[in-house]
Amino acid sequence: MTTVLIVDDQPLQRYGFRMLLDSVPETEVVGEAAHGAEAVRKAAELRPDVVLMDVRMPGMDGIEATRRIVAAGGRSRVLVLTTFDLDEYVHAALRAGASGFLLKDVRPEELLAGIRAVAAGDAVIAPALTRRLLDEFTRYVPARPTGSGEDPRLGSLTDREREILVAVGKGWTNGEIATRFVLSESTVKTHVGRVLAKIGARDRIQAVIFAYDQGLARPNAG
Amino acid sequence: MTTVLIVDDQPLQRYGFRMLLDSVPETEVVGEAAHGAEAVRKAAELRPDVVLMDVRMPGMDGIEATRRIVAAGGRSRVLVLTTFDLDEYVHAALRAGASGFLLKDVRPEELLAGIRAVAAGDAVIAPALTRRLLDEFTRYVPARPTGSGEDPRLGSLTDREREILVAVGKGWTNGEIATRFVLSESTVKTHVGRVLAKIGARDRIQAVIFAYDQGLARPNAG
DNA sequence: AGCCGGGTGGTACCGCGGTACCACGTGGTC
DNA sequence: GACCACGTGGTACCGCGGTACCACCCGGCT
Repeated sequence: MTTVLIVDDQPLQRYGFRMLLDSVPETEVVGEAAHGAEAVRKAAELRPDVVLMDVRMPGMDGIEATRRIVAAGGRSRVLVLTTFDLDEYVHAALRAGASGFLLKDVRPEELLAGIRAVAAGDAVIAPALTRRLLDEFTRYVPARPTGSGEDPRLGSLTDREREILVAVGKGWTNGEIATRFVLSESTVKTHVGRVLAKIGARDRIQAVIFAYDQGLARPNAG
Repeated sequence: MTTVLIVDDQPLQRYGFRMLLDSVPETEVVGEAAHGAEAVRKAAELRPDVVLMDVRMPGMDGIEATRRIVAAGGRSRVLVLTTFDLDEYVHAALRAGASGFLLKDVRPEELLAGIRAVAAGDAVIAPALTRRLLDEFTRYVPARPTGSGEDPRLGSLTDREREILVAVGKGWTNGEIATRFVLSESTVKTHVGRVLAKIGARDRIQAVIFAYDQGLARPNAG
């Protein structure tokens, strides 16, 4: 049984979704919300498997609500729905941590399939959007270094050194790392020094770049 | 009516696909191929709307065949199918120009929906793969440069300061920037200092991170 | 002429970052 | 017991990075 929270500012739209989801045994609508703030509150309270999220809403929009629900760390997955297939919406939603993005003209069985996929931890994108997304993907994502997958230099790092590298990638100073990891600054320096030597970076700045290259650090995180 | 070319080295697999596609009125199987070379030849000859392409085949594999069919410039769309959801396959197929990537355990109606979408010029990705793809997407694709997406702090930078920020994002030292831009190191310091002040970064490391966030710097670029 | 933004350049100072080298404890492995 | 990898910690030194402050030139605007 998949529990669903419906978020949309239009009562009629919510009614439609509820009718559809109530018509099949596998989903159960556990709540509704009319705007972002209510969605965030109810998501925390009801802990639904899936949040069906509209983008355009008065007050806090669906993107921001998605961001907060995902940031809250629960296991709720957010499936964003919109009438308009604007690239900005798609990008923003995905960056906010949405597990899926569908257009409201989706056919009922496809919406149910989407909810099923999202509940299972997968992700869905409306076919009409996927094309543009893939174009950007092939344009920006570097070709997979065939075979190895990740830089061999990463493998030579110990667990601790890896943690240190991530911290360096966040832009933290040695002092900050020492404080957060409860270490002396000398120890941090020792670790950082070894990391630099192992990955062949001359200073922490190139270590930051290396961390981004390897996906250890990522934009808009931390 | 959507015309389809089935490509798979296993006759039984081709038979299964043909049965399914023949059972609905909207698709028509116009040909079959058992390996890559035959697929390329028949695609050119039959000009099908959609090519259903297996990845693993003796001789020329599905990826290379996809690349050639797409490169040939016809209007055929390639929908890649495989039993194994290896990231390498997905990347390679998408780079080769495939319009879709599905797993062979897909349900019949979803395969038909996929063929329909691909024939319409859209794209489809198996939900199980979409999650990983989106992770890479948000990691690598810079935030949408157009319009509201970009940080207002960027706008306050002069052209020269922007160049300097990009250089800092590459991990260059002040001395290196001075050399490459044919400036004195003092001047570089002045510029960097102003950049840091404007974007609110305490040191060049956070400037690097800012540059990555804004898409001014990119992994594996220059 | 006067003013101002942008680019260029200098001097001086200080602190963090990076390196070299060493030390100690612990938990495995031989 | 001996050895090693790993994590932790210290001292000492030096240079790059960042800041504060100032100076000059140029082009555009008033």
